[in-house]
Amino acid sequence: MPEGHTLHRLAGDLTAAFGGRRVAVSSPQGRFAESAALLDGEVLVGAEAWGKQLFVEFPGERFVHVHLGLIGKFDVHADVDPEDGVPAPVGAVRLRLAHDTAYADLRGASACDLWTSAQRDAVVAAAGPDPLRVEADPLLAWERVRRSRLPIGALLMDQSVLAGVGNVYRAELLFRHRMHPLRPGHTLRVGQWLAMWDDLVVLMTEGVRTGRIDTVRAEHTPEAMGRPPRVDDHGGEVYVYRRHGQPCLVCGRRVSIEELRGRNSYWCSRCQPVFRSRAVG
DNA sequence: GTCATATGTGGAG
DNA sequence: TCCACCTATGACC
Repeated sequence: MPEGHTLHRLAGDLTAAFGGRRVAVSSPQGRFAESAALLDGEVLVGAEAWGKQLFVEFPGERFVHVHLGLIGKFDVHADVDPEDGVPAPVGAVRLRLAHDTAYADLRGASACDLWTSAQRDAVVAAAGPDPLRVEADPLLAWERVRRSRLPIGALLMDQSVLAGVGNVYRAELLFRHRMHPLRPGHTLRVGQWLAMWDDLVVLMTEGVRTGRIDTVRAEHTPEAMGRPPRVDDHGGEVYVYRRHGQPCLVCGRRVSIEELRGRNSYWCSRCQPVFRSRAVG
């Protein structure tokens, strides 16, 4: 689940369900129990995301900092019938927020801590611009990209360069811009970067709306191509992510896979040719 | 039952 | 660069 769109969607859902209301805060699994006791019964101010970081604010400039990591989930149920009441927690629920008609359960997160505003500010300051935040400046990220010899596929995943992109958006963005994952950052032109950024804003905003990652253009949807829809745990329609060995939706060549700094990278070697500088070519 | 896997990150060596 | 960690799920014995 967790790339930036997931966290922004979550922030909205949490604010809608709990913002301005007194909430019961608990840690059925126990690892957040001490902090939960300090917040229990207080008013939840609201929730906000920055990249993949989530902050749930409580009075007194206190923030529950959540990072879902690879496997974390934060399920929000805002439709509880007050007659039935909130159900007993199932599994390892690290954090539960609840009132009469809603509850939210956090499981498997890599981080769940009670932070001061100073701690929150430090993390935000270290993060790159987030395409899902209106104030984000793509040129801030560009200053890092244009000076780097690292591959663009690595820079896109570096949360200090830009915040919120994960393995799916990386693969899909590079495909949509016909760019090889190993192309060095300093060989990009600013126009290419800004086009990629604008595309990210559109794709990720759509991801917040739908809760899934869809990146294929109208002409490549299952309906348009007469192919079966993707059946997958995250459900979105994509060009290359986890499609290695299958035919590229555009050219038919088998999609490639290779590890790039510990994460699988997927691309089409025909649609995303290896970059050659003009001096060499 | 065991094992591999997953949209991520941080620490040790 | 490898490894640990957080948890659930599906594949396979």
